[in-house]
Amino acid sequence: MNHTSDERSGIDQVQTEENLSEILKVRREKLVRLQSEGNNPYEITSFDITHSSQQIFDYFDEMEGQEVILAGRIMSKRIMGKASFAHIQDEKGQIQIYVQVNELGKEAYDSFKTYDIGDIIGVTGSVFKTKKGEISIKAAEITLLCKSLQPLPEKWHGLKDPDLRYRQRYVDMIVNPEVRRTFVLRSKIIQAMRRYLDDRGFLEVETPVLHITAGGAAARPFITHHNTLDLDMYLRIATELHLKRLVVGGFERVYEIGRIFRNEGMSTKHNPEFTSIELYQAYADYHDIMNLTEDMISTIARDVLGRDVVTFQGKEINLAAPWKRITMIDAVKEHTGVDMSAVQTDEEARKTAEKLGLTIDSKATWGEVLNILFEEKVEEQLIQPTFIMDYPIEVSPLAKRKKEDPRLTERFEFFIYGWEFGNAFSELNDPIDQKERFMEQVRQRAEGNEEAEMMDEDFVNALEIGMPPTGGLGIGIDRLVMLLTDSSSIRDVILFPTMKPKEQ
RNA sequence: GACCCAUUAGCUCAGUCGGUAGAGCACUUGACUUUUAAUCAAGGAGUCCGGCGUUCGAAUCGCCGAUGGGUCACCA
Repeated sequence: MNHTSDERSGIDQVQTEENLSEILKVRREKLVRLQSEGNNPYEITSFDITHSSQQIFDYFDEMEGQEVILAGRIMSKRIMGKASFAHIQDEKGQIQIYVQVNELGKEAYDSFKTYDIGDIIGVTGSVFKTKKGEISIKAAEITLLCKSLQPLPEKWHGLKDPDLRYRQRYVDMIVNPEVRRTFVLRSKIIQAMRRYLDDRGFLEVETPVLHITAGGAAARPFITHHNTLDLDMYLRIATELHLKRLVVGGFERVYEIGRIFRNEGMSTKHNPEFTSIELYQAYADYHDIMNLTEDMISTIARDVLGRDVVTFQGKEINLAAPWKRITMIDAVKEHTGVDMSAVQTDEEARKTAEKLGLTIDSKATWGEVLNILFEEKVEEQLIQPTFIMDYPIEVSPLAKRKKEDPRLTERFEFFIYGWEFGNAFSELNDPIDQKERFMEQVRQRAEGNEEAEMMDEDFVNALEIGMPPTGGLGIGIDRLVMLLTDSSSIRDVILFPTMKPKEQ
């Protein structure tokens, strides 16, 4: 324990206590009184409960009249002289307690009256139903388990200020039940995903977060420093290159669910750290991965929500397989009338796009133009789950070329509600081609594209050892959770989203 | 990074034309033994986000800054 910092924080506390608002002073005085009477709640180390609130609701018929012990946070209080009602909240929900001076004795009842909303109490009592029909606990004994020194937000309007909700998620969770529901669902979604993959012979692995080269995606990395090695390192921007090394090593089905870090803009769809699932299956191609993707996601939805048709932001989304599959060229044709397969040269491609009102870099290639046309004219219209297949090679440095058209790759991304949810390909396993594509990325980097990939010599080395034909997939889990919980902001599905510290 | 909006009691919010800072919940005191947004009576509670300026006078007008939200850009 660090005495210096302890003393300092102690001094800070004394100083701030002089400035405490009345409401905070009252609670501290209550605590001091409890402590001086030998009832310091913070000295209590454990409390044995017999039931949760949920169990009492679920099994009321058998439990009526039975004695139970439960614990929770006081959420509301109605004192009516010699009898009181309160609601306490545990992990599963809220239950009413009925507290009478006759049952508790005067001394205990008087202390109960001084307890505040926010305090945590243990209640021993019997299960009953009130005159108005609410399942409740008639308290025989009440133990203060924790004193709350700050008032909770108002019971009726809750906590709305988004700044406070994200910074003090613990308060948000206490007063906004849907927050807890969302994060329980998040946990269940990831659990269902693991179950799905484990059942199909996938092995879950963990690969490094600290990277020497940040590869596997086009993104700006976070840089950190290892002191002993005196080495700048990157926080990973993808798990891809390590997972493929494992396929080289002989793990034929692997996946990793883990945190990814990208040093880029923030928005309702982007947090600097987010969670991805990447999986790799040897001897599979991107068609196999499409089958797996639509089956996995619709299965997760059914497991977790009990249905595969969901409502997201007012739109009904049908996740049931099969999903629409269309090539990027056909999708562009469908939405713009432009047939890029008939366009031969880069220049012709640029002119075609400009005719549609797009501003195109004078060096843009046919493939880059195709990708821009798709992103600008098609993407946001893909509301129902759609696989977009066959991406241009320029934007797909890790995917296998299509045999019948070397300008394209065996790659797909899938879109729901106009958002990209995942990315997959028949993985490039030609080490010579891979090295050339890294070189091209390095050239782009030299020209100032900070998101271009870095050369990863060891990954090329692994491919030289030999990787079987492999299909791979990456999905942004946070967005999947948004979809399945109907959350409009990624911050609503991340417990502690990245926040700028407040000044001072 | 750019633009727009917000910031007033612990929380949710009013605040007129620039003229003494308001409500509900929460809190304190009292009444009340089946209430449930309990009720009734009384009371306390403010760095009006911060700074500078305009003005006799600023929560209110102007400028600068902070944080958040939204849109765009970048991305998943």
